[in-house]
Amino acid sequence: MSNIREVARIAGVSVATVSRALSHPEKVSDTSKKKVREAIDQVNYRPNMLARNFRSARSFSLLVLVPDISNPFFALVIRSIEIQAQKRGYSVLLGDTQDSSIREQDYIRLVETRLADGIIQLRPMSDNFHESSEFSFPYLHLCASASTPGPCIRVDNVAAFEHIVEYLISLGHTRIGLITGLEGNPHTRDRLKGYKQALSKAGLPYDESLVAGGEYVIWSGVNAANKLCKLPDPPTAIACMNDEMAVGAVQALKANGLDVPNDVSVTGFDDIAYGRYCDPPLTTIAQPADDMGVIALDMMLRMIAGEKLDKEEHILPYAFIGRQSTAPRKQS
Amino acid sequence: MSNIREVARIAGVSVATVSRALSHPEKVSDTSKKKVREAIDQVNYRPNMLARNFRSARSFSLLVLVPDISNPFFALVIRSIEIQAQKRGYSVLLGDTQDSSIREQDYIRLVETRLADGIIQLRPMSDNFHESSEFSFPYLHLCASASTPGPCIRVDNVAAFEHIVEYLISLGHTRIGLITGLEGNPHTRDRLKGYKQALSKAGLPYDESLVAGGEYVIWSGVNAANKLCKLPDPPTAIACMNDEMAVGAVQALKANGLDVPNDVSVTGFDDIAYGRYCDPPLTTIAQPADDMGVIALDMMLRMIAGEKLDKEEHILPYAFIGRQSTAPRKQS
DNA sequence: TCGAAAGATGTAACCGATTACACGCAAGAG
DNA sequence: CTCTTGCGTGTAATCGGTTACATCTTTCGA
Repeated sequence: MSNIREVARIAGVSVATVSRALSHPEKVSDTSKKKVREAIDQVNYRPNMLARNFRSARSFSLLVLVPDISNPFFALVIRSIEIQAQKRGYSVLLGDTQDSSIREQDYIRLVETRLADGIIQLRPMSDNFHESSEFSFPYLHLCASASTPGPCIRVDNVAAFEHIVEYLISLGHTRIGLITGLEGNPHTRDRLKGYKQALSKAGLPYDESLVAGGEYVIWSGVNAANKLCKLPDPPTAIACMNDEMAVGAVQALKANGLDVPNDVSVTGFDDIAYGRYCDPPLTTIAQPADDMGVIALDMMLRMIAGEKLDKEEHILPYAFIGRQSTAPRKQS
Repeated sequence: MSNIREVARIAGVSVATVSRALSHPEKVSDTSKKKVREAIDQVNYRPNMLARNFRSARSFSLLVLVPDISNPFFALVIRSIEIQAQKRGYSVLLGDTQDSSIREQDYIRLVETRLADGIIQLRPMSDNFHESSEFSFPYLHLCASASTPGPCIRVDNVAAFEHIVEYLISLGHTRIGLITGLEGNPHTRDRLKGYKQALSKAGLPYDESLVAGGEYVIWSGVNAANKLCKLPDPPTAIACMNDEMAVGAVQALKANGLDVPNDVSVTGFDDIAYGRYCDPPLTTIAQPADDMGVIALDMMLRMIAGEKLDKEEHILPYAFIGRQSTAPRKQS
């Protein structure tokens, strides 16, 4: 395999000139550049990036940590990150943590050993995850929560969830069920807070029996909805903390002989593609996945460049999407 | 940042001993290992993997190329690959090609520049993609087709699609629509072949007007189904080349006032999670995503080790999954 | 008791780039 | 004509590991 010395020999210039012709073309005369280019073509030279990265003490890759790649919302965000990273000469290392702090620690080691220049984490900081530790490397939280320390990008989950619950209230619903996500996940906490705020502003009581625990995946929505609709006085609307659980909930309600939205309204969160095509299409909250990637790369590259953005927070706008899974409360 | 020389100094041994203590512990005495361990703890040393990789001329990362990460079936396969890779000390570089050969070429350059040790590509070789070229590096195709040159892992798409169409025929359907994927994609070609074989074995004619072109994404299933159900003599069953298009098709048929499965049966392919929770749940073909990752890593590591597996093909079993989106043909 | 073999350790070359520094040369200022 | 400035180029040190080879010690059989 040819190296820079061979190219230099063939081009009749020094290795420094070859290196500069590739990395700092403006510092090299046109004649030299031409000679270098021809020599490169002749031996089909490709610079060894392992050597370059080693010398420059940078890996030019970013570790993207995600709790579950098969969550379609995360997939959208990752795609955006990946596109932006490639544009700026970075590679994306994928780390699926499966919500395991052991796997997460393993991945963080990648940065300590220089295999990644920084971490973009698509998850709110959970309470039990290295809460108070300070990180000495670029660490950015995407889809974070208000309690996230350090730089983060997020939507206002409290306000967004309050918004969608208020919408249900405006449809006349007074017994509104809630299907939560994983306990300990700050998104869960924020959205729960939004739920409570909406109830309280409307003068409705917070009834714990209307709250069922899920895990942000479809089947947990099924289980939770089954529980809720078997209550003695079941809710007439159910707000779910994400779209996947809402899809599961709709399925479970139908299986129990209930009509969505006429017997029970259901709402989601995230606006994944399937939400638009299920039956009925889901009323939900959309998060700007593409913008998240763009801003994430921007912040990450600034951090890698040495800029300190200790508490920089980007709070992006969310959008309410009304579809057919919600309807005014039936008068019984 | 501490390096191996500093650790050696503090431990009172040579750099070679430190290096061996980490990489070949069996070659070092227990006393030395203990001294090294203590020195490492003392200065919080982490080996610089960029240096190690550079020296060993390996990046210990694999490039996984996927046409679209937000396709839930690919997400499952990637997750499996990622788990297996981590187990064996490899990282996964994610490349979303978006079916663009330019992006694909850019990514292949990552291997030429040593930033990846091999490529696992989750796509059948399209006709227009570097068809005849020989690759000098480990290149493995997953979810490939019969026409893929070089090592690959796949299910028998022809037989699988023939199977599902035969099932529709066994339900009494004689006018069976087909929603295809992207033209030029060998999966599309293979599944079309299976469709034709099933018809021909049953003595049914191949009617081109029953074939509508899609692109393997939801909305294209909507469009195609709209076209099919507006035919003068519409099909009583529609086989879709993947689950996403089937989800879209079901939605479109319902919007046209048709009942699935009583007016029209619909089948998918891949067995994604949403297929089980849509209304009605999809009859489909399951591919063994987890096994694919296991076998892929196995083959890839053998290739990296220098083994030649020019034409090694792993053909994995598929499974027919009968659900409620299919029903016997209504007698009219 | 001696020699060979095995085991532990150290020295230093090496991987392939980047880049600080030195130098030569040409153009422009005084 | 000389001095300065700036551009283009080359030489060689450097990054932090790995490992071939040399050296020294210990063990064990003859």
